[in-house]
Amino acid sequence: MKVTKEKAIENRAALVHAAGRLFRERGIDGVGVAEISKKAGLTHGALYAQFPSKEALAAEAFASGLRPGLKILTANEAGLPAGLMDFIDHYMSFDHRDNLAAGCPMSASASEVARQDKMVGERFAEGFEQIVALLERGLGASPVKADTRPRALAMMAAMIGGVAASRAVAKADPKLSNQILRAVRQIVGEVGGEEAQVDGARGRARPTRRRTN
Amino acid sequence: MKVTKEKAIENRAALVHAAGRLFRERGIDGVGVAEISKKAGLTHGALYAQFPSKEALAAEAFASGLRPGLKILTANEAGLPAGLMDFIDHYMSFDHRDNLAAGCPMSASASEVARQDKMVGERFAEGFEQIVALLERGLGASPVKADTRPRALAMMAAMIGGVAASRAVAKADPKLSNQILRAVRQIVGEVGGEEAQVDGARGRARPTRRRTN
DNA sequence: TGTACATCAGTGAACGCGCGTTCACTGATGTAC
DNA sequence: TGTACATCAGTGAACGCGCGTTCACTGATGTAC
Repeated sequence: MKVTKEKAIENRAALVHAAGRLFRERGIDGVGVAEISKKAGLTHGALYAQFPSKEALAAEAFASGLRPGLKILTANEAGLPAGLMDFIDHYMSFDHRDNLAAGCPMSASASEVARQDKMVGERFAEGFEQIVALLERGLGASPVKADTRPRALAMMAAMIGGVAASRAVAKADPKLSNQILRAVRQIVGEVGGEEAQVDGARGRARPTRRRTN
Repeated sequence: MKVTKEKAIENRAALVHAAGRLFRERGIDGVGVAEISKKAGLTHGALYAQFPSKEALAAEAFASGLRPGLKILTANEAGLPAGLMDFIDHYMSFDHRDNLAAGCPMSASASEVARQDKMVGERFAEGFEQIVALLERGLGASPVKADTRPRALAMMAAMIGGVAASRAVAKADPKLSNQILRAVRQIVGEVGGEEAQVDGARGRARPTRRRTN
């Protein structure tokens, strides 16, 4: 049966939301269209009325899942690199590691994206570039101003790899999992210009922050 | 029909080899036991004579795929951190990004491992710990000696994430893919104690090396 | 405002296909005598 | 060394199952008059 235009838009959003959470939790190839549709309160036929393929849904779910992270980085526009350090703390938190479904799709699907059809890779590239651009802005406002782009790129790569590795070893070696998270947060923070270097050469960007982990 | 003991051992090795290459190229969930067996010149029944399950094969293939990387790090025992910088150069090379099948299983399957049954995660944790321990040894021999473990952990996480991200964007944005690879190699090299820092504070560990990318 | 009807979001059966695993069987190997 | 036979790596048919996608159909929505 037909449905109001608003309800159709709601249903589409529900599909994207459910798909995003399930894809992050169990992988894009690990979840079927039937389960996604069911979680969104629909049948798989409705999914194909809204999206031409599972791939298209995956691409939209991926882009949608990046928005919360972008929000953290843009939230206090004025206060960069404050937003930058907030972002690092969130990204490398135990919460983020343990809550796949609500987390960053880049760390959740890092190694899977290269195997997906091209739409998902395109959304990954756009999102990665957007976040790195914001990190660069944050770095530009810190005392060490050289090499901002390579540093921003390496910071993001380290955080993606850190969360993915931390999750990979979480069941087998929880202690190692915690160590990875803390180490990446510390070193990425230093590369980002925060905290004194071991040799004392780097300046401090801002007052000490509470460390939550 | 039965087969000589040596032939059976060869066949087992062929299964592990084929499985490793296919799993890295297309993901553990992306390849079936039929294809693996065929590539090893056997039927799937033979696979189940050698391994109790696909999971067990995946775990052994994962551990086996880590050996070449460990070899690079242990090759010139005397010359650490020379082996360390060789390792970074190999790991962050275009070759490694473009040759999934022969590459490191950690970057090939980073985000998938958390979703596999426990045996694969155990092999990941062991391999990660082994490599990090070797990186620590390399760092201990460099001029900057503090914080070796967090630095080793962060370096490995950055390389895994860097290669995974570089592959994820390779088709959609090849320029960005190259940038990620180079940036991670540069920054990880600096964290590893090589190359002058932007602010000139860090010492050099050894003479300039040819950069291949 | 009231009526007629085209639209199209959503339903659910059906499609062909590949998945991991089991199992009765084969037949060369390798051991016991 | 020669013979009898237990072993067990490897074969291939069969299992139940879930996959992504298609399609004829439904029926409330929303528009044309």
